[in-house]
Amino acid sequence: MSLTDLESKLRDRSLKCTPQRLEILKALHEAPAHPSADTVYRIVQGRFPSVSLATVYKTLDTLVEIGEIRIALVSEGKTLYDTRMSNHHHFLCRCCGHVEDVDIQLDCMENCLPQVMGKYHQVERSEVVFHGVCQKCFQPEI
Amino acid sequence: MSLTDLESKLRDRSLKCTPQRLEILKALHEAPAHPSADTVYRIVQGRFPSVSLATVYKTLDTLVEIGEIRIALVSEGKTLYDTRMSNHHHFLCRCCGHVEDVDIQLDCMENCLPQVMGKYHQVERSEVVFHGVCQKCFQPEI
DNA sequence: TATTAAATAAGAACTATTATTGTTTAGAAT
DNA sequence: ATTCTAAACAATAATAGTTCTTATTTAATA
Repeated sequence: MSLTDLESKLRDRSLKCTPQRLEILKALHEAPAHPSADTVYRIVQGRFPSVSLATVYKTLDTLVEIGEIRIALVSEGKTLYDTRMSNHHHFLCRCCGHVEDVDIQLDCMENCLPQVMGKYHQVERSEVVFHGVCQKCFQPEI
Repeated sequence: MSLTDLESKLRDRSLKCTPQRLEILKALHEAPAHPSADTVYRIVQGRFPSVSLATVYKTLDTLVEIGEIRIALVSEGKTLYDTRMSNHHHFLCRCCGHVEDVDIQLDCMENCLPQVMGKYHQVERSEVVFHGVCQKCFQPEI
């Protein structure tokens, strides 16, 4: 998250450290977890109204490429991003599309991974998606 | 997969067993694994040219609802379907978007699942997505 | 300060998907 | 077998998320 970190990551690839990029990264961290491009765009708009949606999309791509953020998953046709880069999993509600972090340690997965996939593919990470119905949708308040 | 199976599933919900639906289901099984709506549409076109793309989408929805097929995952903006209903996982290539089945038994996941999620959500299934680079993209033939 | 490759804003274009509407049809009832 | 009706259909318009294009601006280096 640190800006120095970002700056050096950008510099290493001879990418420019623009105010738009900084603002978009800031917005990503201020947004509720797993924001969409549109969510980020709205937050940025508040402080930097000249930023275009296309720039937000382009910057999100760039941030994913340099490893500052990740794509959490795609829900209801929208790409949702994640600023948490550490290993964790997700719960996805099939009713409202809401995504929640699931913090469980699945050692077995990491353990069996190399032997199963090693010879055939370069596996970079693995993630579990739990599908179901979130509490809100399951027990809506009357 | 059996048509009798499909017919009864449809009848149970008072849905009609139309030739379009049968043809689309057939196409799903003839298609390479994890076809998109468009892939299915093209196959159906060959034998049943009057079928519209909208009908394919609607039917895929219906087939998911009645549990004949699943959504495997969303890759590169396209929803990919799966005729394999038994528990398995997927490998997704970040270069070409190719999806492969991963047949490993992750008991730990099923085991820890109820205690972790039980109180908070209705979890219906869980699936691992392995992200990486497939062999073709990793070692392209010269 | 001048230079230049990269980034930007604006908005058109594209693509997957969904909605609308008028017509047809599967399957139940007669 | 014929009639009936809700459901499904084809055609196509509409929508939404995302990407592309182009002319302009700017960060960072020389």
